[in-house]
Amino acid sequence: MKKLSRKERERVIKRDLIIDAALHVMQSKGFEHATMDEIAEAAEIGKGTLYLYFKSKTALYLAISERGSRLLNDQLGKVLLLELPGISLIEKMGFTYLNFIRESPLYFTAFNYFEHIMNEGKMANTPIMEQCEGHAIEAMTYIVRALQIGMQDGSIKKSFDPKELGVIIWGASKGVMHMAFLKNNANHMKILDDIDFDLQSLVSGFIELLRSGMKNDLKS
Amino acid sequence: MKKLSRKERERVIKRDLIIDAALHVMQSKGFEHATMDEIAEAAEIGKGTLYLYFKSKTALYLAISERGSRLLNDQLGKVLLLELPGISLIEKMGFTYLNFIRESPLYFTAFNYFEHIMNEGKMANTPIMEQCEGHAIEAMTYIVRALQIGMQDGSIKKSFDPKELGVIIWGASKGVMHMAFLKNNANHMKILDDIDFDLQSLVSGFIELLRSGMKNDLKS
DNA sequence: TCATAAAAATGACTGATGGTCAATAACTGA
DNA sequence: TCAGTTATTGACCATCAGTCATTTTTATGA
Repeated sequence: MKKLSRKERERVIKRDLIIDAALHVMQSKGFEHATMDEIAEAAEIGKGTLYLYFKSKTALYLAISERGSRLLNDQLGKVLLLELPGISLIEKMGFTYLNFIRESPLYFTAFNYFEHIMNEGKMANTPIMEQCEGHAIEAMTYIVRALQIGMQDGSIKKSFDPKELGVIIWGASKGVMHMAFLKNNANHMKILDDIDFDLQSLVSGFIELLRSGMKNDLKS
Repeated sequence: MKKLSRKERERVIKRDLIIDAALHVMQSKGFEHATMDEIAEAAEIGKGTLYLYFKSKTALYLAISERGSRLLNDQLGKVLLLELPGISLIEKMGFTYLNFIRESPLYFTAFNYFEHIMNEGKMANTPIMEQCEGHAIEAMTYIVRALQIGMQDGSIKKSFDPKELGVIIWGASKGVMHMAFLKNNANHMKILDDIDFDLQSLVSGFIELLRSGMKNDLKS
């Protein structure tokens, strides 16, 4: 029993090292220009071995996305523990997301890839895909919790259904963060170059919009 | 002169037919699972000819995206002609976007692909890419115009910078529409299946959020 | 310690596909 | 009709994801 456990631990560690290597290769070669041969070489293993750990290139990408959303969720989860009005929790989550993207743009690229292949229907019902979906549900739940807290403490008006509002905020946030990401990373996208703004103010503006959109009007 | 013009017209028509064929293949095979051989066969031309019209598969995808955003922009442009308060223009644009996605999900997939490859930096400075960027700027400008109109007529508060708010709304809209798209298309994405909502109400909710977030408070 | 079996690792190989180009067909104007 | 120009073609090439027969390493037990 102990022996098996040790093997399994070693396997997990090695798996993680492979993901590290993959990220490293992608950093220099670009996300989808990285080849499995290069990744195997970077991880100092044979190509066949790589396929023992990840059944396909897509599965490897998903594993990266999985790790990324796990890291992000850890941070989002901690925000929920703070003693703050719901609306401030939403705000903090927004900036947490922004900082994550700034520090780990590669993971953000992986997120997008995850959604892209989910669209295509590939990898449906595989364990790694289930994990990724689980993380997505978790992130979504954090937002809904914050909304519920806000509706309790009066900082967010109750006219919205929290779950539907959660989907809206989740989607809208990703879209805005994507803009911020483009502004930060792509040297293309002239439209964003022309407009002078920084990420912080973009996200601040977005959150301000949400804040006043969700604000309890205190009328009656 | 006349002859050259006729040739060019024929070329444009043929190019359009190829795009039609490509869309047809993608409809059945999935967006990126469509091969250039299949597309050539569907267009009833040789593979080499296909490459005379589109320098790469990516260029072909971009051409699809270009056509899609041109069609969408036509509709958005018409909204701006309506005699309505700015806030209502924004609302109409939102539903225009939603309907477009519902009717032409393939173009929406192409939009996403366009952004994806813009990220990767491929195709930078090619004519087709410039065109796509031009369309993006145009769409963005429609939003900013509507915001400016709203600030003039008092339906939108003036505390935001219209351009920055434009980027925010543009990004947020795309994110929310993407959620709607996932809900509508993917039979995966359990999280969205669990939550009971329809596209109309999701987008309505989003617009309601924007509306009250941007509303002129009429205080002073 | 050695022998044997089981498990892990490997990289040469295959198939699929994006992209090229020399050869061919079609067209044009005299 | 014919020379020259332009358009079209599909056989061919290079790349890369994914496979599998073989080799290497590890575990077991006498």
